[in-house]
Amino acid sequence: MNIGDVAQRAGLPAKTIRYYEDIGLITPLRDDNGYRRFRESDLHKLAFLGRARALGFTIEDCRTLLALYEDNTRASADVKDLAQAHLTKIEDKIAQLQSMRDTLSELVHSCAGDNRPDCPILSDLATGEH
Amino acid sequence: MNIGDVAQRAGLPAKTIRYYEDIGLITPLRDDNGYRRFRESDLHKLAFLGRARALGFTIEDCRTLLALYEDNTRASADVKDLAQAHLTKIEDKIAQLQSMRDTLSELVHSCAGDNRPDCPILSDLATGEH
DNA sequence: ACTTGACCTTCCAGCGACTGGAAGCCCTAT
DNA sequence: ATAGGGCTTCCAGTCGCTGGAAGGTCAAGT
Repeated sequence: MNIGDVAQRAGLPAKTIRYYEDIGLITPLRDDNGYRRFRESDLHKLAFLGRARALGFTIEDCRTLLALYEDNTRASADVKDLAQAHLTKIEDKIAQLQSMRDTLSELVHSCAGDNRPDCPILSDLATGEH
Repeated sequence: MNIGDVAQRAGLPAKTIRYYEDIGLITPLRDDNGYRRFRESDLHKLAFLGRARALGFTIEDCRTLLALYEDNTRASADVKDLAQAHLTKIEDKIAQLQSMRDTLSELVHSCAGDNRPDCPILSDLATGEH
């Protein structure tokens, strides 16, 4: 398979796949013409990476997850710990965004949104008080 | 005021304040020795920026918000539209993170987390199926 | 045989919003 | 005179790509 096929099948841009090779996540073979030649195992890894990235794992997490995946002597606890740590980070991020949303939502609702200059949003930003 | 004082009072790192000058958000004066000299109005702007950034507005949004703040002929609708658009982005982001969280949470709970290698988290990443 | 166009290659730069660090000047206190 | 702290500029790095330039390769059509 060439990079275009793999990109299609893995659902990742070709640029991303080249980047993943650059940083050592995959090591496809090369044809005589210099084109990358991907094995099924490469495609499999890329799909794995795509799903892990879609769950928000960092590239370094993905590297670790791939290593664990390929290590038949792994302890599932190691995977779980990694995932749990990531889950906690996501939950923190959600809480932070929800706090922003609550404040913003309040401000937006309190603003008339007309032609006049008076604006509680700007007042709040200016003074930190409502 | 020197940069250290302003950093303390605005609750922003000195580095960030220099960066804000670089990109033209503020233009403090200079003393003969080359040190930045901040007026009250600079401090006020920095506090404004700090609050806007804390609500997740981008730097370019902040630039626009500052301009609106200083324009006494603004229409509050312009501010509201900007804030509403930002609010929508935050809500999208929250939804995306919640989706990740739900999937991850399920996976984490289904993993024994012991010494054995069997791991539903890795199985899911490998196959995309549960 | 030649050309077109799609595909592939590498390399370099840029995104956003800082952050760290190096090298060096300035000011105050001892 | 020296030590320290604060200030300056400039450059590089963060994260995970993404865009674009310049050029090689291949298969199909004329």
